[in-house]
Amino acid sequence: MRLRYRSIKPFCEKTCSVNCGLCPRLGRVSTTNNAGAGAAAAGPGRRVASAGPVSHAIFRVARIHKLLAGQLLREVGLYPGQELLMMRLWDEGPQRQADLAAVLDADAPTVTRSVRRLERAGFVRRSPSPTDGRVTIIEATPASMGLRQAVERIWADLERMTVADMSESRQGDVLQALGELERNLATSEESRRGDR
Amino acid sequence: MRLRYRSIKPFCEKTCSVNCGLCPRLGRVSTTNNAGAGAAAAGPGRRVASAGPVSHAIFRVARIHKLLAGQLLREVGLYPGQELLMMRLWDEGPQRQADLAAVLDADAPTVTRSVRRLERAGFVRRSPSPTDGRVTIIEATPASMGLRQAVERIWADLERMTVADMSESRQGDVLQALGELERNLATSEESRRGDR
DNA sequence: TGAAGGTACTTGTTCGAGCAACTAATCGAG
DNA sequence: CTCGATTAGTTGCTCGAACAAGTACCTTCA
Repeated sequence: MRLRYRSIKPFCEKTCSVNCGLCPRLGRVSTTNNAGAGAAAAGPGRRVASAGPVSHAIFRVARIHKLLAGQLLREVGLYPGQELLMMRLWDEGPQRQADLAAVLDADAPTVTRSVRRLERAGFVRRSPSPTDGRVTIIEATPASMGLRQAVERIWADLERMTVADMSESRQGDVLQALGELERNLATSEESRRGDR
Repeated sequence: MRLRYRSIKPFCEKTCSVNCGLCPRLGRVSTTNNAGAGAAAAGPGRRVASAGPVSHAIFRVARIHKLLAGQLLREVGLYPGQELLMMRLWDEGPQRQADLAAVLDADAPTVTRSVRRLERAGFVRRSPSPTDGRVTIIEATPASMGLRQAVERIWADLERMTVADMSESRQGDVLQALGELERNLATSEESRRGDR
């Protein structure tokens, strides 16, 4: 890299070993496919990023999905994940916090905190179980019912964005693929749980 | 619910309106498919959770995938997401922090913090650009090279868990499905970005 | 009956992620 | 040359998520 005189704008003659900010920016393309596409185009072997195409794809889908969910839910004052908990309470009624955690497959500290925050927001109520001193019953408050329709609409919107103009049978294909991935991953997760 | 006398164990005669902890626990099954399966079995309409089967499936796949990634990466002292940043530096060499953020499609505060943490761990080095007073160059340290092989192995393991015994062509199907989802979501995300 | 094992929830801690707001440096039009 | 617009990075803040550890309550078994 050789800088030109100060009287004209400095530029980098060719790609230097440091991305000085002046080199032609081959890596500056900001499409979401870039990491994957770059990896695919980069030739074999040398690129760590070429490992795990399915994992990369999962990561990218999950990221944008959650980003969109976050933006939609923000309009009604919820964070991603909170709506799943509320949905469960709306659909199934009051239940033990531990059951909630089990069904959501979330860890207990996370549920404790999430419930507390929703309680503070007035959307859930906590009460001790009448029969077991360890147990807390969680229920959706009347105030949260106003949220229910909004959350329904938001999830419908999110689903529409997700499947876009896929045919019904294509959606079925996609669901099947995701189901297989989930089964594979769940199997691994369960055997690792045994190892611990 | 009617409790029995104290001299014998109290039980709940039938499912009461509060999950008191004694009722037959129909919702207590803790398989990861429960939310989806329950929703499918629950009949139409009344369940918020029946909305968005693809979104639910994405959420579940992403959750376990990230959980597994987290456990594997933890063995080498990294958090999920950090390895993607390191991969990028290993593969592409030193670069501007803003380029890193663009390529990872991460927001700048997240990258700032992640880089700082990796710097503290000795895995990256930050230096000012020689030509632009705003720019910080990020590079992988020699110390991080010891990590590279471990991360490669971890991602290979993760991918193996993810695809399990799927045939090559089935993997291609899955990648195609994920690619479509990503395109749909990215399209929505980009048009929302224009709205803001 | 009492001890051991198990369950429910909480607290501590770290992280990535998103959005808002801010400061400093650079760019480009007038 | 000036100044408004844009870019780069940082700080503030909230959240879910994971793992570790702790306390209190319940169940089982000798």
